[in-house]
Amino acid sequence: MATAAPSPLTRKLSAFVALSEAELSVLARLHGRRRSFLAGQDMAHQGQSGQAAYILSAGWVCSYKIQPDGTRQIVDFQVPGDFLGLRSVLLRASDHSFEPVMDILAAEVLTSDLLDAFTQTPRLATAILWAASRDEAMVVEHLVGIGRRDAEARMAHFLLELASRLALVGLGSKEGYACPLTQYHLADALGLSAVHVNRVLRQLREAGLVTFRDGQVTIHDYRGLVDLAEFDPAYLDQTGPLLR
Amino acid sequence: MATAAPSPLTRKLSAFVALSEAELSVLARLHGRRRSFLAGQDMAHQGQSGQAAYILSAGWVCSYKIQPDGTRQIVDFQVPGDFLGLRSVLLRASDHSFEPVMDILAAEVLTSDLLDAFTQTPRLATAILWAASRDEAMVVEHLVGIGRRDAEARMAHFLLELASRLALVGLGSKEGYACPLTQYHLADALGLSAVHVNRVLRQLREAGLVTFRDGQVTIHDYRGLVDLAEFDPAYLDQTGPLLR
DNA sequence: CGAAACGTTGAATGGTTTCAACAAGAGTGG
DNA sequence: CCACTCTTGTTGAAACCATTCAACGTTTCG
Repeated sequence: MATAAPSPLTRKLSAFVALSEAELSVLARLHGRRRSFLAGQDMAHQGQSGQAAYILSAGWVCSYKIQPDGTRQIVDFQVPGDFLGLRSVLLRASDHSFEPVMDILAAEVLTSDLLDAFTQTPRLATAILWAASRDEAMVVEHLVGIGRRDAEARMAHFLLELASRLALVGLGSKEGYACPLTQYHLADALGLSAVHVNRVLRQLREAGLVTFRDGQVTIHDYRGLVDLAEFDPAYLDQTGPLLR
Repeated sequence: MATAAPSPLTRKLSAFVALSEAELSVLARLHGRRRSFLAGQDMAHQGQSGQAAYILSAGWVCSYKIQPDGTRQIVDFQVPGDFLGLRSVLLRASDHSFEPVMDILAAEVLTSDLLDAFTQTPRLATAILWAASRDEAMVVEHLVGIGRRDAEARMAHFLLELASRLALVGLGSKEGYACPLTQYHLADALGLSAVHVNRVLRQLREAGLVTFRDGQVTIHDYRGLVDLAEFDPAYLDQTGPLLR
């Protein structure tokens, strides 16, 4: 049987752990129940307790929280290779919602399948917990950004983080990447108004740093962006395989 | 042997799980290695990989991240009954630092002890994971607050969250609590300047809602504060025992 | 064609920061 | 004991970053 192209999750975990044949096949089996969701239609509502998690294989999702006054704060974006609702499987009801930014493809993972995989292949468990821990570090970094960076640095940092994450699954590079987000998504993620997002993007463009246009992020001056954002990717922990 | 007063952690977990004698004794054994730390002296530095976690039994700690430009963002505070560095034990090196806000008392927990406790008493494991998950929900709520609430609501929300958390371990009530934080701590936690923190506290005081003074938070109008902050404690998940 | 979603820009407003100065208490050493 | 410093709290004025309101352009889609 011909080997299919590795899933984004496989690519991501392989950067952290050198996976054996057996582990790769367990991972492949986790991708069995494929489902698709439409852009803009919520996958899980605030407070709902579902027992399924998903592995995102194509498309982007955002996880967010709506406030009583109607404003929205996007906590994180999920890109291919990311888990969705992993926490609510292992622990308890998630208290935020998921919305596909575009039509997506995901593999449904039942709690039991996941636990089986964990007991069968402890190294795979380690790798998945690494990914979960990395997700959490990204939320913390997000908090730091909103609390202590001005709009320009915040935007620059955000775009750079996405570049790193996408490069890890082969969907972009230091030169740029495809990005389906609207300026409203950016506003809700960065704690800014959509109007100001527009202005900040213009500043970055006119400074010759990045262009965000037509669903494409083009990085003109990587070094300059890193300096502006004071971007230190240590928290992403993607320096190379840690387990052999 | 006379039963000592329950530790704050025991009080907290008991609100979530009705613990058996055996579970209580495992929990008590986890509190064996007592240590103390001095106010202002870092317990773990950014990027350091330590294999020990702590259970805080007295005093407050803050976990924070320093940026290249010297500004600090406090991610969370730990109060008695909270874990410290639990994540870095189970997963990998934490990437933020811990600093006691005052002199503290903590129990050191080795990875092996924790794993033993988990295998011996699965229900205790569930309870501890509940606490970890709750900590994470608090970080998310913190993110939402900084991103989408103005300074007044942010402060009100923060003070209310602390009231709830402290009440759970018997260190306060809806009327108020002892709070060792300086206005600089509040500023670094809420993403504000210390000067503005001072002004906001004055507004809240003059509106007859709360007084923050001399290490004491006094809530004059609980209902009014909740309304101002749009405080919905659902994310704290302390509605009562879930497991019997 | 009309509506809806997204992007763009200007002007006015306002929340927050910065700078500066001062007050009060705690700890220190002469 | 007193001067001294350090930390924390307090307040005013000016400057600034970001929001809000409003208007308009563009594209997509039914």
